[in-house]
Amino acid sequence: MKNYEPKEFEDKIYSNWIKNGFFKSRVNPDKKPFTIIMPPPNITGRLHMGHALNNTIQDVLIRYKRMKGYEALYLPGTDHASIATEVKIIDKLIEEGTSKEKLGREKFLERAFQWNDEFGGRIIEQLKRLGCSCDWDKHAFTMDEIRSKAVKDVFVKLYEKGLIYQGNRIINWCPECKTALSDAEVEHEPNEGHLWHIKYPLIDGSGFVTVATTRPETMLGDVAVCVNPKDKKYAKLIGKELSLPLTNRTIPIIADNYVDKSFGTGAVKITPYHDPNDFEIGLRHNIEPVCVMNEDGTMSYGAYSGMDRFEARKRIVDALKKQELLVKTEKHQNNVGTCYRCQTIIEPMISKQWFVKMKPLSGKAIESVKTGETKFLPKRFEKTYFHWMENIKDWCISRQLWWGHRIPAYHCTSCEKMVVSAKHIEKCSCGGKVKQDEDVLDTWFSSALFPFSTLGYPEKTEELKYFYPTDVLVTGYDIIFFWVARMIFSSLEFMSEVPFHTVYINGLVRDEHGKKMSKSAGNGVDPLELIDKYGADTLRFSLVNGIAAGGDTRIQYDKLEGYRNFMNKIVNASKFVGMHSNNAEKSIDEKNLSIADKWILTKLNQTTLDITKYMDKFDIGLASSKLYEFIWNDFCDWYIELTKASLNADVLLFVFCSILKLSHPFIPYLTEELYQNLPHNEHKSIMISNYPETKKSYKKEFQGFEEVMNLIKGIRNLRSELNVPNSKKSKIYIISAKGQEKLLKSASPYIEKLAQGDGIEFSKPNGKYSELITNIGVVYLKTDDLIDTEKEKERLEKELQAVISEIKRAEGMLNNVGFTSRAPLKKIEEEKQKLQKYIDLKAKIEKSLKEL
RNA sequence: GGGAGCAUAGCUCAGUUGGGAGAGCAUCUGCCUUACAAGCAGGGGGUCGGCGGUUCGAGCCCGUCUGCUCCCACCA
Repeated sequence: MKNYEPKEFEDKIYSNWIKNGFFKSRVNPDKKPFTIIMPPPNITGRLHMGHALNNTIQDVLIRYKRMKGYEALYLPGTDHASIATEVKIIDKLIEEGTSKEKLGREKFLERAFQWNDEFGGRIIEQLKRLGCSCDWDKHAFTMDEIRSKAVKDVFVKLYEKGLIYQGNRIINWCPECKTALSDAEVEHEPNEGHLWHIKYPLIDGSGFVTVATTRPETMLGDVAVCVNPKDKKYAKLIGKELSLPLTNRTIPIIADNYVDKSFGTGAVKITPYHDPNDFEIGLRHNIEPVCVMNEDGTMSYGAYSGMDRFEARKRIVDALKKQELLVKTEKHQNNVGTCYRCQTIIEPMISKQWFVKMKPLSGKAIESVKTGETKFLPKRFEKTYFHWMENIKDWCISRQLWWGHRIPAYHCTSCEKMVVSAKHIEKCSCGGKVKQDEDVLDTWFSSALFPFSTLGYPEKTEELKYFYPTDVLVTGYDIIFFWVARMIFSSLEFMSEVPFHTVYINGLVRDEHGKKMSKSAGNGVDPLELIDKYGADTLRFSLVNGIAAGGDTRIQYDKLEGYRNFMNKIVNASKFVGMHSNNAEKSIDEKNLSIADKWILTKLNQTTLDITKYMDKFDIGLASSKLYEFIWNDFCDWYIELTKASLNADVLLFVFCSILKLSHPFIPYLTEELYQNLPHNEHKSIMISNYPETKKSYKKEFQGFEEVMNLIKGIRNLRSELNVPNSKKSKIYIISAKGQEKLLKSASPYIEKLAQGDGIEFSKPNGKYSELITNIGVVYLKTDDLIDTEKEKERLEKELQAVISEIKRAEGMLNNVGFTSRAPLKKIEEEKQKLQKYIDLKAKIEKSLKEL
């Protein structure tokens, strides 16, 4: 491979991993488990950037833990996505000139399973290209047999505990999907609407009460007008009756604290059937609701029957205008609820639905996060979680759909009893025939069980015992309510233990301009295209490098190019290492280590330590930046160059192998490809090799060599200032500072090589020269007579000024009594040392200036 | 209405417990140096959004203001 060509090896390597079963996990008492359950993508979907980010993070963690010696399980899955999939299938049926109803329930379900066969696997194939090391044999689908069993089991148990009930309650109704929705499934969008002020005549003819409404069509269902009991304006009217316009009904004026005196007219029309607040008021005042709307969003009352709700709104306003009952129309901004799947404006309606009682479940769920059994990363999302959990209302779980888990409740047609049963039943205990409830469960009901249903619940499997609770859940903040919260309370209820210890919240993937990627904006980027163009490793690296939990990340092409270049850099480093490594694998002989070797080994240790520390905190963004820095700056720019002066092939190979291993979680394909081609591969695959451990460090040599590097940089800088072309080598003269002779001597081959030296002499040159003053010695470069002493003076003068200002800074601090009396001793000592160093430097520079 | 987040180099963003402002990209200069021009070496560039406070010391802590994001919420 001349350059980085990911297409040449990615597919080959992935199928090799599969063939060798490296992704598989088993119950293994000798190892500690580390478990991640993948947030199951919808079977409607294709891989998008969000999935790419989410799964890269998980795969990085899993590969790291696997190399660290854990029994790592990355369990993949897919979600039947009840409503989302059903909407898609219906669209397709319409295209085909048929419909859900024409097909009938059974045939429709066949179609849905077909859909799953066709598209459910697609996203899985796409995840494989990303390099995800999932245990594919354990794939779980929310509608498969085991998961269906878990759903029924949980439903029945909750019902038996009295935590599931059926009731006539006000719910969110989507007239397009024709189903109930939970509160979480309703999105609120600002809407430029109107506030219509309408006069309702008092039946005694003594005047009017004016009400304000944003939905005039609902007035047909009004059952009262409500005012605040403390509102003096209306005090006398409470108890009187009004004639409801456009109908022949009379309605009472009632009083309730709910009404805000200062908003609108202070009088509110009450429509219990079609408004959640009014529903509550209706209950409190014991008034029978009136239904005026059908399930499809058309009206069902009087002359307006069959008319679309928005058409009816116009007609009603017109009619009121004609009757001179419309006082005024104001512009009014409010929020309207829309269906999260089809964006249709929802209608609150009273309906018989199934609910989960939330209060008994939320308490423990709040507690488990409060006590830190489950931690959110970053922590701030715990507030979001608490706020939602503390204000939670009962969860409407029934949906008037066909694609989903059918509710395991059976109504007896003869004795009218209801039986809830995990097993399918045909007959009631009375002998009568039963009919199963027509509705299916909210799609999130089954995903809520995923942490344990994926491991075999309700059976008490060995897997469940070993892998549960899982370790970290990686997901976006958009589904904290939908999913994370519900997994927590479900798991606590059925496993008596939290589902995971850490919730890693990943941010959004934004487009180049920082905009949220969305279907409607059409700014989505296809991860597969990026993989084709840049390679999976490049995409992975650019998604996670530098990210912090909860932080958004952007897709930028120059960034992708930069990381592709990084991959290429690794390829080239590998070529260099390969050129200098023979097949003999040797352990490193400490006696043969040069100062440069000791420097890189120490640096490698520090880097390993840092990366391990970050990885253990799940801070993969910092871990990868550390890695990038080490590979490019320390290994490639310095160490490889240093080996050109003096080579220790064992160290070179060892450090490079360590680099590949450290990089593997982030860059799985390339590291495997290069590892296979090195003579030093002690394992069949880098995947199952051991993650680098820290070894012996050489602190003293390390510090000394850092000074040498500064000296080399100083010479390069000086040469550049003197406009010496890179190709022109020059003799380097050095006068060591006291005690640095040995260091400089041992480092001189490196100095010569890396600073374009033509030999090194430990003396001061005759004739004209330019000099560099460092902590470990003074360097002289001979210059021809063209360099005038004035310029040289200027240069030294500048340096002197810089040193003087440093001295001032340090002295200022040390002369400050506040500092010396309060700052930690260590800090004071540090400053003293710095000051001494600068004073020494100053003296040297001054001496040189004098001599000039 | 409630809550959260962000403002640091031209751009995108890092900055762990307060102790001399960082990276990548872009830009400028010089280099085809035998791993790599998808590269190498060097340079320039910042009152860390404004104001006030705590502290010996603030990008970091507290208050406040301004400007953007986002989430939640039943004001008809």
